[in-house]
Amino acid sequence: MSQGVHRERFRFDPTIEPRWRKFWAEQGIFRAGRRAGAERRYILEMFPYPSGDLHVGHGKNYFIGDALTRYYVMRGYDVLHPFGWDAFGLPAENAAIKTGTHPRAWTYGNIRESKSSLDIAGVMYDWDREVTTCDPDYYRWTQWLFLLLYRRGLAYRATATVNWDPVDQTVLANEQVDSSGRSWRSGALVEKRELSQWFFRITAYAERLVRDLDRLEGWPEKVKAMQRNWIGRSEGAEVEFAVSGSDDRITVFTTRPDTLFGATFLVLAPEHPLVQKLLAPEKRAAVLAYVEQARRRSEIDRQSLDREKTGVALGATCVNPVNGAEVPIWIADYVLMGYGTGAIMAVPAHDQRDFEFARANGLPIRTVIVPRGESAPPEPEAAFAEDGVMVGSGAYDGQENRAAGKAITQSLEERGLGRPRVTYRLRDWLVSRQRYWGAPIPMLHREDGTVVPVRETDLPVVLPEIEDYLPRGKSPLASSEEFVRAVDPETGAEVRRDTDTMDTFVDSSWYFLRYADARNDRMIWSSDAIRRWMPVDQYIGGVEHAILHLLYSRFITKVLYDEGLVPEDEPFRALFTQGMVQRRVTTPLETRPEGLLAPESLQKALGLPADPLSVPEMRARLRAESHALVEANGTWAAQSGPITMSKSAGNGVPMGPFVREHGSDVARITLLFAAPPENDMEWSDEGVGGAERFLNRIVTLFGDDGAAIARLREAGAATSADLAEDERPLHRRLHATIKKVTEDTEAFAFNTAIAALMELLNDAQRYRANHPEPTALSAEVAWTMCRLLAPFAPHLAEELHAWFGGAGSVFDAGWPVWSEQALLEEAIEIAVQVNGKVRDRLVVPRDTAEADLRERALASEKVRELVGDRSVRKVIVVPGRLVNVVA
RNA sequence: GCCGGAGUGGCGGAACUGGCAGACGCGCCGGACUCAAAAUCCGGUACGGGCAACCGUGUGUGGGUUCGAGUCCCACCUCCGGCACCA
Repeated sequence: MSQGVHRERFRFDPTIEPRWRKFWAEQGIFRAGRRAGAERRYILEMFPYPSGDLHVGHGKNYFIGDALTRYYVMRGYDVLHPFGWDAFGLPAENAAIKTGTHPRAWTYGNIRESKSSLDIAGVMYDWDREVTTCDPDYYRWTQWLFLLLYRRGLAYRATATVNWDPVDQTVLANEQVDSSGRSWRSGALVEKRELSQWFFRITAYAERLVRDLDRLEGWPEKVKAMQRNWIGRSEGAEVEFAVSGSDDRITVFTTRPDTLFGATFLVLAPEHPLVQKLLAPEKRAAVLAYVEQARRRSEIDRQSLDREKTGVALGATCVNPVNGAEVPIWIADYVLMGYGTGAIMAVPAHDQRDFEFARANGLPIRTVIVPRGESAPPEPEAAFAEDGVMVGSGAYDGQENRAAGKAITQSLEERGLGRPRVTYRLRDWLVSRQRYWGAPIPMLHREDGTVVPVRETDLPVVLPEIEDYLPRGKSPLASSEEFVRAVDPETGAEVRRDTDTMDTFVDSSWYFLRYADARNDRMIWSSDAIRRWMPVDQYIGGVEHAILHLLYSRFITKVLYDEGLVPEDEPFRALFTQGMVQRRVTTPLETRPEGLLAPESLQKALGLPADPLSVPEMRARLRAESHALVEANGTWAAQSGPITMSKSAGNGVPMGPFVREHGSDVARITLLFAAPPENDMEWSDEGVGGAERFLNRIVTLFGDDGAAIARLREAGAATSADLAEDERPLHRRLHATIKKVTEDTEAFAFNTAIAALMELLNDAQRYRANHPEPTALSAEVAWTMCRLLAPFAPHLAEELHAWFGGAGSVFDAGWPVWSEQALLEEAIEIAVQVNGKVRDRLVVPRDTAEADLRERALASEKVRELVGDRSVRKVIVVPGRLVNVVA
């Protein structure tokens, strides 16, 4: 039997995988605390909502964390890599409404299913620390946290205009409404409602939240920028205007106190509390009509940019504190009650919005800043918003405007009419939800309208069993009289429980802390445990949480820090945002004699006609909807662009069947090799084939040499001194690969780490063509490769490790170390350039001196030929790289 | 409008602090094995020209710095993401 035929027996066989998973679990290799004395590393992927079946898109996220975990385990760290479930939320409730299953049963069923998917995928976690947010042992502490915030004055109840999702029938936080005014979950246009709700005072932490972003060096710039945008810090001043003929004062916020002399009117938001008081009797009807109209107008309308600016005068005036000028007060809906003070001073000459409003309403425009060296603004038909020199501003004339602004603010402050002020766009976090499947808010309402917290010893406030989950604009919990009736812990009187539940983002804003001590039933966690594990060294998740979850988690962590419960005030030292896995959706078209017909679902989705279309027509229509018309063996189909894999799009490749057919290792290599992990990637069957070939080639190369490799390995590693001349390149490649894989893995460059392993494999395969029998060098390559492979193809690595006679697990075998000496290959190739273009190459010893290189380059026939009779003006020598001859 | 990021072969993508552009893989082309196919193996593959060795061009566009630019500087274009009547 020839070698070649023999080798063909060996192929990568996915059925070996379950055995190794069992082995890892039994050995407890991924249990935190296994190396109690070692340096710790906390690696965490964002926990998911348990939606049941996992697809390979989820897989990518978990494989990244798994690869990192395995790498650090091999490096000898004590690694915490836990998992849990963000298990409260609307899908469970909606399923209950639809099918009658209890949300609890539905959720735990999904958790079981998801967990088994993860197990099949071979992703290893420390399951001893699993958390489930809908478990009373967990939400008890979510409620405890609510009480903590309440005690610190950070949870309060207020009546405010809030976002109402008409589809999910609940209120939403600002972060949960996108810029086009739609709910993050349901996609419905939100409405405004005046409601009394619970808020968390995140604005009290606005300054720290924005300032501390600078300390987060391990975070992507992009995410930090998004948080900065969201918090919207803006420096300026408050200025007080006295209302003429009254004791009232209107406080405005401005970022441009330098333009105060140019303020020709004031504008209040229609909801401003002084509106009712200040309006002149003869204006009453017009003003109230306008207020009513503004109230009705949807958020979208109100924010659309090119709308004509509307407003009405109140009929009152006030006094400009710097020049005593009497200026009229207007209301307009371009001024928002929720930002600053809900009132502005309008400076039409220097603010485009005020300019438009002034033009539309015939109000005066007064220039107070001009470009240096000019006497008027350059553009008479627009506001001049740039910096310049003060004019028409009394004592400040001639000054540079920024300096003048500071001086004006200071002078106002001395007179008690203004002060520097920082404003934030960020609003307080609305946490009440009128839904069933969430943590009940642990507060009690007294008859007199005051509230009292549930006693800590009475936690958890357990979700009651109810009959009807249908949202009716009021929490379903209210239907349980048994739940609602409670006793006042202070007076013993009868009180009513709050019937709202908490936003699920509250549940997820602290789960990473609970992992430190997940089974503690006496306190939220012990101080030893939290000190051992926090902060998270590496957090991994989707960029869609850049603001929502990540901002809330930072806030809660800071509160807990202030309370002395966590050792650091930032939860995540480094953040990695992975890209999504996408897949095109192909929908077959029906071929009719008259042309092609799309199925009804597609007609609806793309707005196609119900009648058949000709091929060119169909192509054009599809193209307009970013679809392609494709044809295969006479059948036509519409193909979408790449769409992120999801349950709703129905384009997920389920993990279970894939892993059964190809194995977890193939899935890993496919996902990690295809592109840098931060990029979105398109899933393709060709990629799967490439991954499978790679693993098969490894098996084929080493397949039947296990015993020989084990023997040679024990005899010791190959050192440069023992190597034959033709072995040096492979030896060097081996050490270069160790270095590359090590550095790339730490930098999340898994694609290039795997590419380096492929290069090593290619070289090893070529080497074998000349050395059919295993050698000391090939044994070293095999042994090293199996360990370098372990983070990315752990099952195969473990199998190889056993074949090569390794004891125990490959994850306890240590990470390979490269030798700098081996990297210094003695013969190197030097490029020879003439005028910057490569014209020749020299093979020289590594330590060839500069002068030698220069001489040899000039001696090159090619160079002499190209230089001809010109004189050599300059020769640049970069040792180890190239020589450039300038002629 | 403001902020952040990205433009490299047919495709995904490589390229350390300025130093041989296109690693690795996919796809495609050719060959070996096979009755044949699949699988596997070997070779080729930026573009244009030439039988060829070779020559020319080439990293979104236009300039610049430099012996040398995908990489640095200036001005633009396009795409993606966030914020946006936020005073």
